[in-house]
Amino acid sequence: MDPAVVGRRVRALREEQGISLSTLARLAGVGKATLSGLEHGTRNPTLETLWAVTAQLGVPFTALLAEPAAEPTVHGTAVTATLLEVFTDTDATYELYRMRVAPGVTQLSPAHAPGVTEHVTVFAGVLRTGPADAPLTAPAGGHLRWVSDVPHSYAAVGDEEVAASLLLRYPRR
Amino acid sequence: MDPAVVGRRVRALREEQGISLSTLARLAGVGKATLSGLEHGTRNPTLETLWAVTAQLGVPFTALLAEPAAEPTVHGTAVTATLLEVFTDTDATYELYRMRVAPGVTQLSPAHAPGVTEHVTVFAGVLRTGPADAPLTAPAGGHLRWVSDVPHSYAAVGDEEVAASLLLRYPRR
DNA sequence: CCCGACTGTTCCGTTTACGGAACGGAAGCG
DNA sequence: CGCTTCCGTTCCGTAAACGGAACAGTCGGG
Repeated sequence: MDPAVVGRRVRALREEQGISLSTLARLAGVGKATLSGLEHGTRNPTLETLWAVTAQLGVPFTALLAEPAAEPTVHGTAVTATLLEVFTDTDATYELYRMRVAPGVTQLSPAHAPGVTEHVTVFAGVLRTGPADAPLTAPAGGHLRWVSDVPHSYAAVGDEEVAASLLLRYPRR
Repeated sequence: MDPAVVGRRVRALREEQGISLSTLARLAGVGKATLSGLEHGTRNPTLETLWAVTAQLGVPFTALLAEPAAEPTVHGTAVTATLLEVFTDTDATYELYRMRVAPGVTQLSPAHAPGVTEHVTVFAGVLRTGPADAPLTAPAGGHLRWVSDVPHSYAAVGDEEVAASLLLRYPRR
């Protein structure tokens, strides 16, 4: 893997918080040269250095290393979904996705097996989704839930891309 | 964090696979001295070294780091949560966790910053959570949401462990 | 036995990541 | 215009992480 990726991640996180390189270096107890080289990917940081920096950023290690590329991703006309986790329980199997819905397009999805339900939590944007003949709308922070054994649709309301988490529940037959 | 913890984890993973230190070092392309020191916690490994070893073990980086996020969320006796993803957009930063709540114990969590909200979707079991003075209850498939700028509690109802996804929303200041 | 092949640890020279200091550049202020 | 105070990068001596080799210990076979 590429240390440059980690570096870019650190720089992005730092700038999100509006902290300067100098202050972050001081707070984390590392040299400015160290942090500079780390962000540029020209150094090969030690565990101790990474730990100090991520701790000061208030970010768990995983935030630096989450690699979506290897994860299975489903692309549709409007929807891009990446599978985060599969969870199996005595009653049902669950699939948790992160979903993005591009604006301006409506995507239709065929019916799933009987009893399958979908649960959506919207992060950003406004999402219209649900049974194709009676979709529901949820703004950022909202939550929707419907039985998806009928054809259903996904669409972003307005021109902002929608980000959401999608939980699919498949009851055990 | 303690490099000795990482070392023990690597050794445990290696022995699980029945691979000797020598062969793992050779396969990963690192020196035996390096791997030996890493497993003993007497060295401060670089990102490159950790990467090579974990890749050869077929283990994601996160497997080495038992305790991902002590920061924004406080986890303790009843709740164990693992961070799945961090998502930042113009209005807020989101953290998506998979959460497990052990039965028989109630865990209290201190108030977060003003405006922080929590969204929970229950996979399995029955969860009672929300503001400590007025918790809500959700069965499998249910969804809860509350503003977490007050102390709040988590508890499993009944004797079944609860599995859920937890979305934390931090509004941008 | 004794040998070969293996285990994991330790020694050691080379490479390099480390922090402190010095650097040029960009604001903000009198 | 100076002067100060930040910013991020570069230079550099030191500390240490690196891989290769040598080490003792263990097992199995001839």
